Amino acid sequence: MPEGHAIHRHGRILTALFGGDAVAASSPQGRFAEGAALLDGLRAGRAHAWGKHLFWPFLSTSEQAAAGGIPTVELGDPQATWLHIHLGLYGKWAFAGPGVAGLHGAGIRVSPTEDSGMRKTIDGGQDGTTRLVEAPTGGRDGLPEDNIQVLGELATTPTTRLRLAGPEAVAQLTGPARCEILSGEEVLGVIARLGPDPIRNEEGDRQRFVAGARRRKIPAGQVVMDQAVVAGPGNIYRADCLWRTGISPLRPANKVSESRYRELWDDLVLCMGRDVDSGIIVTIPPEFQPDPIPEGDPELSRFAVYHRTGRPCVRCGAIIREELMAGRRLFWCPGCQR
DNA sequence: CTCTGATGGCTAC
DNA sequence: TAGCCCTCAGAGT
Repeated sequence: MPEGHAIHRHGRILTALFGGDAVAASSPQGRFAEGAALLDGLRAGRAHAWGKHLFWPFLSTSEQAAAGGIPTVELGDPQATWLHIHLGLYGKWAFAGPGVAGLHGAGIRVSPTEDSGMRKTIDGGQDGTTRLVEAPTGGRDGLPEDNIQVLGELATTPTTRLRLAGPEAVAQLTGPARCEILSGEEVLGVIARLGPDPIRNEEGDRQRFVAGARRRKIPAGQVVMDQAVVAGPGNIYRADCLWRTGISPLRPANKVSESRYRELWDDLVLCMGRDVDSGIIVTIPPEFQPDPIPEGDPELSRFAVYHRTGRPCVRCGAIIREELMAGRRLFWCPGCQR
C-alpha cells in the first residue's frame, strides 16, 4: 500500500537494476501478455515517478547503439515505449539477483538497517527462480513498508503480472491497479490530471498547491488526498502532516490560510523526500518518539496520529479521534489541530 | 477454514 | 455515495 515516496523509490531501484540494459519481459499471469511482448528485448531508460504513478521509458536497442550509461528520456518523449504502473492498494514489487547488492552503492537502502542480513549472492536460475542477494531483515520495524520484497527465491506465481529479467536482476510485479503500455502523448495526458508532487518539488509547485487547495470547499483532509491538488500523499502523510502543521482535517479547505498551506507543502516535501531513501514512513518528530521503542507495534514509534485512535496525543494529551472521510479512515487530534 | 481490511482510485447511479 | 477492481496477511471460527 504505497504512497508517493515508495513509487519514487521504486523508480530509483528499477533504474539502478535495469537502466541501460535490454530486458526480457513476460507476464506469467497472462494479463499483461501483450504489453510484456512489446517490452521484451527493449532497453530500459531512467524511470520517472509522479505522485503514485510510475512512468518508465523503454527504447529499442537499435536506437541505442551508443550504449554506455542509462538513457535519460524526457517525460512523454514520443520515441519511447512507456510502461505505466499504478500499484493501487495491493501492488508489490519483488527483486532478486546480484544487482540488488549494488543498490547500497547507488544510495538506496533496501533494508532499513545498513549492512544487516547480507548474504552471499547465488544466482540460481534454473526453473525460473533466482536466489537471494540480501535477506529482508527489515531492521527495527521488520516491515517491508514500501511494498518491496527482496526474496530468497523469486519464483513466479499465478499472480505475477510482469516479470522483468536483466543481466543483473529480476523484478516481479503483482497486484497493480494499472500496468499498461502508453505512448508519450498518453503519459502527458495522465500527468495533466495530477497536481504537483512534493517529491519533485519543481519551480512554482508550492504556489500551485496553495492555490489549488484554497479553491476547494471540501474539508482540508480530503484535499490532501486529492491527487489533482497534490500528487503523492496517501492516508498516512495526510493524517500525520496535517497534525505536524496543526491543521484540522475537518476545516473547510478554503478556510485554511495560504501561509499554513505553505507550511504543509514544505512539510510534505520534507517528510516524503526523506522517506524515499528508506522506504519507511516516519512522521513522528524525534522528541515525541517513545523511548524505549515499544515491542510488537512498530507503528507507535513512527506515526503521531495515524492508527492511534483513543490514545493521548503525544503533543497535547487530547485523545486521538477517528472518523470515516470519503471512505477512508481519518485520524486527528482535536486538541492541537485547528 | 472463512472473513476482513489495507499506505488507492475508477466508474456508475 | 456505493460498488468494484487488484492481492494477501492476519484475525477469527
